[in-house]
Amino acid sequence: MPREILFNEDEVLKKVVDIFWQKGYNGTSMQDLASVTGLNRSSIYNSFGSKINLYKLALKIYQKTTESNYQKVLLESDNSKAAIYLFFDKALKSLNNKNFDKGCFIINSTIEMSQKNTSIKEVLQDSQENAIQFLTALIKDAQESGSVNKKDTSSNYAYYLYTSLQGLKISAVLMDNPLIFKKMSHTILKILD
Amino acid sequence: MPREILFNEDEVLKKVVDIFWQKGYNGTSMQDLASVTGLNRSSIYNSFGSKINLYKLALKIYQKTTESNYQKVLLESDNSKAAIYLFFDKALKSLNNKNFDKGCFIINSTIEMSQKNTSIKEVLQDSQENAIQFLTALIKDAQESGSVNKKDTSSNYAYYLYTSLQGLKISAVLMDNPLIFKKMSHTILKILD
DNA sequence: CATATAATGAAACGATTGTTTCAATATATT
DNA sequence: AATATATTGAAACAATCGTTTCATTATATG
Repeated sequence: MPREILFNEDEVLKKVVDIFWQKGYNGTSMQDLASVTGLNRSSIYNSFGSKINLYKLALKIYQKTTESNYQKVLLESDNSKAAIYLFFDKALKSLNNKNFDKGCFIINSTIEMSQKNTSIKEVLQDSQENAIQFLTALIKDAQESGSVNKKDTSSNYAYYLYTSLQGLKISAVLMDNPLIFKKMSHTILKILD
Repeated sequence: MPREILFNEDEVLKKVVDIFWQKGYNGTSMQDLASVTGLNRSSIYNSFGSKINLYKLALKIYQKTTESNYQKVLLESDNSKAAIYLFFDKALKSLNNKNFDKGCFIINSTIEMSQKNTSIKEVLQDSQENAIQFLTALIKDAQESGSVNKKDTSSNYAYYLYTSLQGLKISAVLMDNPLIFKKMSHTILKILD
């Protein structure tokens, strides 16, 4: 019957994420997408519908890997407080990573697209809520085991940590002093003790 | 001799800031700029050179008003610690402002343009350094008068406050619960006591 | 091997991009 | 009033935008 799809969709989408991440939605042309994926423009439309749809797919794929990283953090840490620290540590590491000058894809997308496309906004809000839920669960557990104080609710602490991390990610675009980020991260987390 | 320029350059630039703020650099066309300013395209080129140059001018104008707001904060508060709180308070107010769904122009510009244009990056880094210097001076003074603790340096606290504020501004794009932001702000500032 | 069907490549679509050109217009000076 | 000069509006520039079309190519099935 029909010819099978030759390209690996996941690999293509990974490249698509990279280029949208680097150049943004408006800054990325269909020609860019064709060049970077090796696909013909018509193949892209055949397989993914439109530029905006491809962007949504890329965003969802990225979000999926982000969430799988949550599980990694849980697996790699002995207890909830350690998981919180590891979560921040990993975030800092990717901040100091030299290819991070692209910023955070979710943040970039929030700024460029959330007010222009309702369904993208929903994906981004989902992403935000997932992160905060992840942190809330960790903090709640850590509070119950006594490793995080109970001066505030787990939810409030989670919002605070999430927002602080967003700030670190933004500041990192124009600053590249790893020591300062280590210090800030320490200051942010100290409030849990 | 020559005909005089009829339009008010400052007023035009204010409109230019708004449209770049709302749509970003790539999302704003010369037609958009002509429509919003009421100027002909040729007049824009005559007066401002190019799109990217107009963007730079808009960014500098915006940065100037931001810095004048620093002075306002100083004038409106009795002491340095009050100034820090007022600074955050004003930021929160503009976050809850309904027209804030554009995000922060400086942050938007950082994400879209800082890696693509060196001179824009310099303007943005200047902006960042100015904000941190402003905060450092306030904290230092507050520490000397005993209203802010000395557990950490004024510089470290300033970086921390600046980054936290960036985080608040990003989070606000997708969240609109003023109470949560008041709470987060309180949590962030508590560390100074 | 023939057939059905999907991926492919190339070309073209109209629309819009940023920018330039230039004649027409308007005004401060002589 | 005449002159000089900058602004203005309209048109055009080539380039690129996202998207569509369609004949060609390739392959899994019968």
